[in-house]
Amino acid sequence: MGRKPCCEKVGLKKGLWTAEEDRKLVNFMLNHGKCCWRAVPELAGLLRCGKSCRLRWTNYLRPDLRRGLLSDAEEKLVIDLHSQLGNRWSKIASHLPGRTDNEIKNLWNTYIKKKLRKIGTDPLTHMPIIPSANEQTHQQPKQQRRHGDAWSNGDQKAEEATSKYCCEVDEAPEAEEKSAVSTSDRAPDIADASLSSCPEFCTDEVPIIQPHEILIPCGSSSSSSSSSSSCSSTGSSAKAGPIEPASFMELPESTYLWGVDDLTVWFSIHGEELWKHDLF
DNA sequence: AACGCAGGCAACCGCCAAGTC
DNA sequence: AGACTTGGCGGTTGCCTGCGT
Repeated sequence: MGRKPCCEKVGLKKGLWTAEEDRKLVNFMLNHGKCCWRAVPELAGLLRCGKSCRLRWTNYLRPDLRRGLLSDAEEKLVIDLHSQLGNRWSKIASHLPGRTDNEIKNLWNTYIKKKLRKIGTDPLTHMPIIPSANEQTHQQPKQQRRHGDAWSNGDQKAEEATSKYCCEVDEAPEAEEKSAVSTSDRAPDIADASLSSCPEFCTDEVPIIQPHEILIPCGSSSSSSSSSSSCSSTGSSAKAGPIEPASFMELPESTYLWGVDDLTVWFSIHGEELWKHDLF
């Protein structure tokens, strides 16, 4: 039926976003909130299509984003969810507060998939790899044609590792994984309790965390696992005891783009939550 | 030091589903 | 009921960076 493009492509900027563009978008979003994405570029003074703005906001500028490596618990959660849901990245991401589908998709394709292969697990089926059947006959999926990622170069190393671990696929890799992954910049283990302390955890029922929700304190960082969703969702229950600043809120990475005015606006929007919970 | 290559990640593309008129 | 719009999703691409030679 001839679909119209989402926007007039002529004259629109593409490619990486500049700091100035980011700032304009952040400023607009903080002042006006989420509205019709089609109108955002014009209103924000950007030469981008609305779709591009939406992606930039949701994947990079959103205040509630957490960035950096996945924690072990998050990683396990991703693997577990992927085994249940497949490549439904948005669904998977919805169970990891502060993580985006794009981020998880990238992490899966670059890191986790490789790691699974390394420990002798087929990232597609989540079944143990039978080396004899795979080493010689494994056909490279079409997506591997560019870099090959885990299936080519890294895969060769992975196969070597696989030969070490294939006999103890279930348990052995743990220690090895620890060394393979930088532990210095780990995010808090927010997903721990999602699995361990929430036996009723259901992948289709976990609400997507809202920006204002993550501001609600949930006690010490060690128990922050279930905090983001369960704690915050209760709202009134957020009247927590004394907390350490880092345990209840982190300004998004994008705040480097925010001027004083922007931060003022942001606090005018979200600060109320902080006041509510005696955080100031 | 220079070069080439592979990996990582941000962003784009095209399709789909839901909503609106 | 069907055309159209909009937002969202998953796959793919292209650029940048770090590492090995």
